Amino acid sequence: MPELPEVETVARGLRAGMIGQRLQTVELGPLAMLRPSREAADWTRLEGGTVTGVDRGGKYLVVSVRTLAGDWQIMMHLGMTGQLTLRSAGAVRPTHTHAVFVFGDGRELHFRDPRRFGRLALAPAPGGEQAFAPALGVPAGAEPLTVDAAAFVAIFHDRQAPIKNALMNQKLLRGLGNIYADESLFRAGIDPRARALSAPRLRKLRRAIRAVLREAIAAGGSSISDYVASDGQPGWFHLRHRVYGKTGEPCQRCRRAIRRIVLAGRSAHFCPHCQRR
DNA sequence: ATGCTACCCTGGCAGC
DNA sequence: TGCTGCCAGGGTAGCA
Repeated sequence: MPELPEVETVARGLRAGMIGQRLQTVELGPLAMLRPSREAADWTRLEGGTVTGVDRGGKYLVVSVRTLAGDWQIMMHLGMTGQLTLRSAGAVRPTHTHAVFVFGDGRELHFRDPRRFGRLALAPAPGGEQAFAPALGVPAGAEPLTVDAAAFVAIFHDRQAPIKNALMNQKLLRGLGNIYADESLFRAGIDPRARALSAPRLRKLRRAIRAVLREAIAAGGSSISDYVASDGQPGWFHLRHRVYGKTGEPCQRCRRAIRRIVLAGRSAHFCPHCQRR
């Protein structure tokens, strides 16, 4: 499922192929998950515009488009099963393709999402220091790869919720989902149910998160269900998972069985021996 | 303010 | 072989 490393991989792939391209037509299927609604936003005003940027904020992908009438941002969220792929002109459109953006050179950006948990949103680009259109609700949480240690500790040290719940709260930190929260907590030796962590443990957790995310980006992400990069290729970081999806298997560090519990309505995988409250 | 649960949705799989 | 029912979970609405 797409979390920060997967969205970053997609953004890097699209950046090379899309920046400078002229956006010729926008084709939206009947089930495109649009925000604002189809009636409220006019997507045709993007036609004729030029792609000026492809960026990532948390789990959102942000495509900037410059038109004669102004600057716009398309916010794309892949939900659980979303795919954004760059195809050649007239390529087959597989089932669950909800939107196609056709470029001047004939290539097409396909948005496919079988489970329809994803979102496509359109808003005027904000000016000044605001990076992403605030109206579309990219959560204001810190970016895990750039937040400094003091800020990270300040965000989490007074939290009473279990640390894993807090890590996945996009208003606090944006980009971590179930996989990378579990993997980071394992590497930091912290039980997902731990609360009110000390500053030293939080600093260790921040380092673990950075290491896990960097390795995952280098691996092109984790392909658990439907995830593929913009060229259609899967990532391989799932081969490096140490706890996620490993229920009952021996811990790589102590050989005791990995446990699965439910936290925040999600599976949490951890080693009860290596990870402490 | 904070945290919990239910819901959305489909494909894959176990079990009969 | 084919059917049924369950499970996965990101984000959010609604509730305590």
